[in-house]
Amino acid sequence: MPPRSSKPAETDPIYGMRHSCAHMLAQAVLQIFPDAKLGVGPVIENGFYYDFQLPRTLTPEDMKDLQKKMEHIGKQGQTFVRQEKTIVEAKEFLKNGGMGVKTGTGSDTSGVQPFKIELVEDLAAKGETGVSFYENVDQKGEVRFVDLCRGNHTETTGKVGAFQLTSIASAYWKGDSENPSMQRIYGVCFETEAELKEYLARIEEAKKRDHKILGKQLGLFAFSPLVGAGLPLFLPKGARLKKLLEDFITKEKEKRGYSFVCIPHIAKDALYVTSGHLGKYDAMMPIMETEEGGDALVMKAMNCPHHFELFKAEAHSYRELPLRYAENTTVYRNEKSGEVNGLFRVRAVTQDDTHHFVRHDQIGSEIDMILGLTRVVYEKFDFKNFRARVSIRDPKKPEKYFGDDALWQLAEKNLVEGVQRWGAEYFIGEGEAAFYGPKIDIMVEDALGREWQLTTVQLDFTQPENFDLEYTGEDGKRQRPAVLHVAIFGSLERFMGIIIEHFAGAFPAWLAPIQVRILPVSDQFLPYATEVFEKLRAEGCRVEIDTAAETLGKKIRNAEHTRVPYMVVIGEKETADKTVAVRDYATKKQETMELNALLVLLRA
RNA sequence: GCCGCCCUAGCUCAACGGUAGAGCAACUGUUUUGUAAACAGUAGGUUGUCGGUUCAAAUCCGAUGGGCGGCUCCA
Repeated sequence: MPPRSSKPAETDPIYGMRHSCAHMLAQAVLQIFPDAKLGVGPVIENGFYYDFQLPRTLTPEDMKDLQKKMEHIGKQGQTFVRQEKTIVEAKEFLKNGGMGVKTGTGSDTSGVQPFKIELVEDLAAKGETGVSFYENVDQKGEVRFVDLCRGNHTETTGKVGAFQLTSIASAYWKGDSENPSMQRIYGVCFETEAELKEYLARIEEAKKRDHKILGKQLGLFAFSPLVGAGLPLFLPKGARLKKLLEDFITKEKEKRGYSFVCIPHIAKDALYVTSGHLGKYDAMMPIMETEEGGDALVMKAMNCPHHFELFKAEAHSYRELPLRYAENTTVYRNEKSGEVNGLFRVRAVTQDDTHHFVRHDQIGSEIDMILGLTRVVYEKFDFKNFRARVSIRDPKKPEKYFGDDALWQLAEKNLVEGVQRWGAEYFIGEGEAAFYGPKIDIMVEDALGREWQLTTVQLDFTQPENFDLEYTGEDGKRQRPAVLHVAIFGSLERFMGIIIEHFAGAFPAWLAPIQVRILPVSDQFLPYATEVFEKLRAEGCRVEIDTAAETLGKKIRNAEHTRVPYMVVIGEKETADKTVAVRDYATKKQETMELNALLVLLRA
């Protein structure tokens, strides 16, 4: 779950609180495991973590115990005292159990701290001559714990606000899988108990909205071990939801002059040699069985090369541009097993992909059109806050990128100016560019305040060269177009996962797989209920009827669980008056109306 | 891919070395129901899979598939 990346500044008081919590956690861990080897314990968004190498795996009981010990350390009100040491002193200190916890009865030590020594050596290599430590001194003046630390702490352990250990995970030392694996303990920390409670409630709410659970409850999709990980199977309601999304975006694009095309899902590997993808990303492109002497075929992991070949199939005039080849189509990527996650990360990714072939003088206006479209789309889904990241080259690693420098500079300038005209908040992501060009990614905030990357707009001067794309200019000469790779939803699967959680499964009527459920009070009223059902269906409404021999109360309960936007109750009164009693899921209010009035509601 | 945890009926869970069980859902019958659960019955499992330990394995061990939390990666 990508949270809005807003790690607090070091000068922020909450930074000191979270950092102090990390030290208290380390002290608590050393009380249980005197031989623990300590890694790093930084401040993160919402809290802190600390990495340890321990003699055994931590259990949930350990977490409770550690939480209690931390609370006890808090009550002791230990003072944080800064100490400066030279590199040599620091290493000596860390070799001799200097960090150890004094229990008051003896001189327990934490032994040698190899990871901390490595950190000191890294600092020395950077030219530091000294490092700082923070001691925890209790009220009797005893040093209970010492940690290598750059600082910013609370005055005492009693002033760290409200904290809660949340989870245990594993992480590699310095994030490198060649390095030893450590156990990471996560915690959250806020200034007040109320903020902590609110945060934990939000996490609880997010769990309830988990699209994997809702997807099962609402009958949207399923996974099969036999089909494979990361390969969702869409049930009728999920398939309908997916189609509604595709139809919506297709219609919006057609209104803006996009041309829809259609390509096969496999291609010769030579296609990806030309595009430059094969050498760089072939691990992601499963190669199919080939016949003797035949061509090697690969599943497509992106659509651009196919669309480029489509562009080349015809001669193009400058008058035709911008030409926008759009398609909702699936690409196949061999994501690592540990990466697949519900609909958020799948191996068969349906994209609402578009390749815009534009003249260089049209880049700005095309970006304006695309960003304008994104705004319409986000508003339709009730996403209120969004911001853009402009991803440019890492200036230190020019070899990572194809294409000449002048074109890159032009491309980066075009994108920055585009988001400036768009007017929403934006920031620059250095080193985040694709190998063929810079891009704009747009992040939206959902109903729970979580941020998700959706739309991507990638400007590309490189691939048109590789594929020798051209059009005839006004002057009759051959010109090279630029290409914009754009997906508004990005991955349809991922977008479905996001909106399932955003709406908590209660979709607006225009998007709901089933819009209306008809509930006859008893089967006496089936004839009129069936008449209403058939009329609504004939009008194109997505409607179902509950003919079960159950009480109305039970039918309403069942309908509530499906989160259908409207229930229509039909009994004696409605049959006599030829009306429908419409119960609104969102308001739980009921209103009796003519059938036509219901149709108006559904088309709103 | 790596580290850790998890996998029992369609779903949610129990049993935790000694005969696999409940609720919901499904099905059958009775009830004909007016705003969040009518009543009774029936059926449903080689405990993800394979192998091992044991007189005996859902339970212990190993492998494998899938899931979850992280790490790493993300054209």
